[in-house]
Amino acid sequence: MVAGIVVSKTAREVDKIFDYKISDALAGQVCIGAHVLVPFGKNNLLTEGFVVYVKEAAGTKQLKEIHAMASPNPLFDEKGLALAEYIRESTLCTYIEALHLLIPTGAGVRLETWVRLVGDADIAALKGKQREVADRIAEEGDEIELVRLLTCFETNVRPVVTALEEKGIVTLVQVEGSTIKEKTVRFARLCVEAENLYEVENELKKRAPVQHRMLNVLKYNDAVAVCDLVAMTAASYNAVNALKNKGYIEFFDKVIRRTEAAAATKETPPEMTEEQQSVYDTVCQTLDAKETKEFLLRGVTGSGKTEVYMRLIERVIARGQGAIVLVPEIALTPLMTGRFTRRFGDAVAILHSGLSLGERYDEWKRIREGKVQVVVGARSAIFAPLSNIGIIILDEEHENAYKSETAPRYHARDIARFRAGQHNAVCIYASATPLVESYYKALNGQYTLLEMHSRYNQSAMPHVYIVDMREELQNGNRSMFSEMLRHELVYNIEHEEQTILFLNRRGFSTFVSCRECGYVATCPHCNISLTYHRYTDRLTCHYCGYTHENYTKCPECGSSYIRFFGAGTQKVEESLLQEFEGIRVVRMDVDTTSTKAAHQKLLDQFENEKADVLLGTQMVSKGLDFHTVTLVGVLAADTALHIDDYRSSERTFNLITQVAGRAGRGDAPGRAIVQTYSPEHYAIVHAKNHDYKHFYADEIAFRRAMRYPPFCEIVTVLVSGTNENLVRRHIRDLAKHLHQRCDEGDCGAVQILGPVPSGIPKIKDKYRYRIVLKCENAENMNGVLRELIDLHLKDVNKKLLSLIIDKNPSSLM
DNA sequence: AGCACGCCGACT
DNA sequence: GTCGGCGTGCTC
Repeated sequence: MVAGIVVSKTAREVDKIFDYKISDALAGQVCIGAHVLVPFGKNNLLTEGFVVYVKEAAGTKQLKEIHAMASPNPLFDEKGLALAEYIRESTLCTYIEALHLLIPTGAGVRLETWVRLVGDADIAALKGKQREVADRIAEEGDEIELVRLLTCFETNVRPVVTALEEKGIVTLVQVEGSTIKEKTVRFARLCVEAENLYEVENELKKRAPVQHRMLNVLKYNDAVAVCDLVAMTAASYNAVNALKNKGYIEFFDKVIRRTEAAAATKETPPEMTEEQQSVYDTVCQTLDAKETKEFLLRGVTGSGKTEVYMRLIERVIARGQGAIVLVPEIALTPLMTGRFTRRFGDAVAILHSGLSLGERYDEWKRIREGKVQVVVGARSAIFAPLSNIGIIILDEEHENAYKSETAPRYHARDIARFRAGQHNAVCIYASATPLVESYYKALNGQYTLLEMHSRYNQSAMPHVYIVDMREELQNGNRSMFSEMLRHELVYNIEHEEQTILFLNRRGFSTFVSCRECGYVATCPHCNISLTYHRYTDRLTCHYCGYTHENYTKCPECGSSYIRFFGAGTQKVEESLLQEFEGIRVVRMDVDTTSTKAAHQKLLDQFENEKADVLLGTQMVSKGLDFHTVTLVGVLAADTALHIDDYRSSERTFNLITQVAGRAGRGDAPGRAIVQTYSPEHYAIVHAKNHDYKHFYADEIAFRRAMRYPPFCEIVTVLVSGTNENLVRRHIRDLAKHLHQRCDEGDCGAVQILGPVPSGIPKIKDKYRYRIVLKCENAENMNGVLRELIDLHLKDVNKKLLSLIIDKNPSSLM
């Protein structure tokens, strides 16, 4: 028997299936999805691999043999394999990249190669490099890990090691390194005899009060976690280490249970409203028919979508099937996950980013073993190894987070559709503000449209006020707060009501606009904001490469108040403190929230300490649910409006709708103030009126006119490297090839824009150039795009250049 | 990616 | 001669 195996190497050059013989001993275990160790390459070093087919031996080719199993059980089945093939094909990634999505990181063995000196080796007889290497190994105690040995020398001594091996001086041994470790916590315990304790205490009392306190804690507890010990005594790790060095305490590692079982407090589900019931009934019909169908659920914020999800999932579970629920950023949805755990208890697995590798693996196993019916998580949860899926739900389907920004660049919606097809399952894509692409598909019958219009608790939508910042300027107000916002802010401070101020930093300072009349410099060919380039002092279009010299005067009104846009949250905070006496501000942005804990801490601070204002970027716009917030201010709606992307109007509309939705979710009605230089822009006007349908109508007209998605699909080809000339030459070669092949006509209608410098033209000294393809159907492009990858691999300078192909990218930066 | 092989210049 | 640097091509 022969097995086709994908080896665990990321290089494109080995993105092939290699055949290996299956020994009789392994015959029973080697099947699709089997995780094996195989000898690979000239040196036959063991390498991990995954079996993708098993067939009868054929042909005369001399094959190597599978060495051993790397994990006892297969890690994926035929459906998983088909999914991996689909991902490889559609995202142009390698087999192994695709397979890695399906299997938990760190499953099975980790291999280490050790170099060992042979017992009676005559090192003294060696000379030169061989002697040096042998001496080094001897110093290490006759044994050293290969990678460590190699790093000991400045030159590559790998050939020397091989020579030593041939002479019989050393042997190479591969051992199984540590696999996933149990999660352990370091504990400390006393190791002073009871009779000596008093003496030790006295000694410490005088000179080391902290250590003394620690000793005291340990006196009354058998063992204390070191981190707790430090926290309890308000000390540092130095003190613990000092105690250990003096020999008074010792450390040991204790295995702690990784995942706490959720408490299933089965609550009685609330009655569904008529609207909820109707959506539920419609989906149930499809569920019961075991049909594959995609629904688009447009439900306004607060319309009770989560309850509908849970009811549908109950139905699915009752039929012996499972469910996947995707949320954009699991850390920001504690309310929702909480409801799922309470309703489904142990049957739900919450895959959040805080899980350690080990915990992730545990959950993966629970799911595969059928102990879990409901999986809730972010993008990657779409790969949960459920064997029988009944329903897949993408909540907030318009979110960018569903598109992977690293290879494989998949979109969770596509994976959902594929898996639903495999399982005859139902997909629900839900949002208050669906992507226009999705709504278009719904109106065209590709998706079935479901709508929920009324808010669950009948609370009113917040009132949205638009403030024209041009008028503010004319009235002599040059501050970043309009008169109206200032007035309402003061009102809120006086009445101890809370406020969220939102500042969008996306596309910060790249577009040029006139503060007098609101004019924004746009490309005459693409209707997209031009981007300012500091190097050249020119404005450039990132789609087609059109450039224009920078303006010193507004071409519309002649004002000299034409400039880049934007201010950072720090600047806003300063202004707040300056202009509003005694205001308490909590600032939340990338600078202040490097960790998850910091994020939560700021939110708690805002909630508990009753700060007046929560000031932040993107992250304040979603998920949070403070009942005390009655005012939301959007400081500069335009920053999202004029980034150089065809989606900017849509993002602005979504953003304002969402941010405004943060206000007044309690009893008090909310108000939202949106400051803008383009109050007449349809994204802003319709957001003010909470009018998705009219926004959609305007936006789809724009997309149709300019031939943007859904009227085409976008593929970007990006080349980067430190040598700008090489990068330019390479991308020109790729463009040439694209033009040639597209002229031949087998890719459908394709428009090739560029190459031009990418949105961020240089990152970490690497120049970035990009081609944007507008094509009828991105699937048709797969062949040509593969050819680009092949061209890239053949290029003599491939090591100096990197190529990234992204289909339907979420942003064009 | 690794690794070996082969070619070339520099050094003892 | 030999060592080491670097380009090229292969991995069942």
